[in-house]
Amino acid sequence: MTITTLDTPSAKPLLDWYDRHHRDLPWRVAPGMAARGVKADPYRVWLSEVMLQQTTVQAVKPYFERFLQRWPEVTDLAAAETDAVMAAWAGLGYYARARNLKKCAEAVANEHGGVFPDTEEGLRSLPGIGDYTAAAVAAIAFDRQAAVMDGNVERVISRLYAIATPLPAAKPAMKQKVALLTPADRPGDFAQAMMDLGATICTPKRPACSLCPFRGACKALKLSDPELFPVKAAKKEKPVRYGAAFIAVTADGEILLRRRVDSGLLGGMTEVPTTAWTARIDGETSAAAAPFAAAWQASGTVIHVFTHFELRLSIWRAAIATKIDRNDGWWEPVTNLEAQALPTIMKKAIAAAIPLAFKTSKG
DNA sequence: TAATCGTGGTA
DNA sequence: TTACCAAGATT
Repeated sequence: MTITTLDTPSAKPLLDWYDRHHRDLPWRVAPGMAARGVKADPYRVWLSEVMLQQTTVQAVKPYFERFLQRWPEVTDLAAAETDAVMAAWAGLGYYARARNLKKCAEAVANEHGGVFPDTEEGLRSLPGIGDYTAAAVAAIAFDRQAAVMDGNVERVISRLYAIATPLPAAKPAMKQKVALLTPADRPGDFAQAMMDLGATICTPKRPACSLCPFRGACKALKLSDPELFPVKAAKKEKPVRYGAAFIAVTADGEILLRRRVDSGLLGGMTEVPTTAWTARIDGETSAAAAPFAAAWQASGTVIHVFTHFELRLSIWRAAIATKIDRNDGWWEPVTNLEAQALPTIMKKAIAAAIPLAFKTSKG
């Protein structure tokens, strides 16, 4: 008997658990189908995996359905207008994902004959596909024995082996454990089972260990408290930045919009004119920083929390009698804002100035 | 390696 | 209310 066998639980109890308790999701096929020659559509798997990066299943579902309805095949997405893709992605966050999604679709359509590469290495070379997504698509869509490790799997593995090394330093060791656990038979189901286990049983808080197929093998459960794992490096404090946003409204109900540069925060997305977002309260939050002179009226403050800073945006509104010609933007009817590539912070800013701009406005 | 990059839900 | 975090990738 090898050390590997002594140290590595069987995947069988997990697959049995998955057969009974798997989540039904729009991009999935039923468990065990791969063995009968029925594989998930690589386009659907890839699209869902990119959308699910750092994003909840609940948030992804409606976006996934809309994308699939509008662009049923990867070649359809490749042929789409980038602005249309950005507008469809608006609200989902991490907008570089949308730009890379489009680039990836184009690469598949133009350089791979419209067919996704069926190996982890081939997938990994495409835009927006990193270690996790390459392994996930390879395993789920192509039945490859790839080691799939996301945040769920990290949590399960860290507990199963009581790994005391903090993340992200522990990742390579964890990946090795996943590779040893991943079976040659049903690797795609195994990957999805590990993620479902992490999402529903081996949760960050109050895990349901009594229902876990690994309860007999889990070192954290035996030696310590599973909730103490994974150990993570301390997080940095979020700084606060300040700025102002300007909503200019014409008599016939149009507002001034412009396009952000392709790189960086909210890259390529649509915005109302704003100042730079600086670390201190100063003149940049006042009407003096507006793109042009008008009777700017204070319309409150919008607070929005990004990944690495908090933004406090002073909102200014002005009624514009004569539409000023702008070469750095365009006038858009308020009735057509839903079709724009407006990130959530911009919808909040507009809603603060024009409460009825969006049906779903939370004021 | 560390910083950057959104948003909404939950306890 | 605050803190955490959810199927990470890129630079």
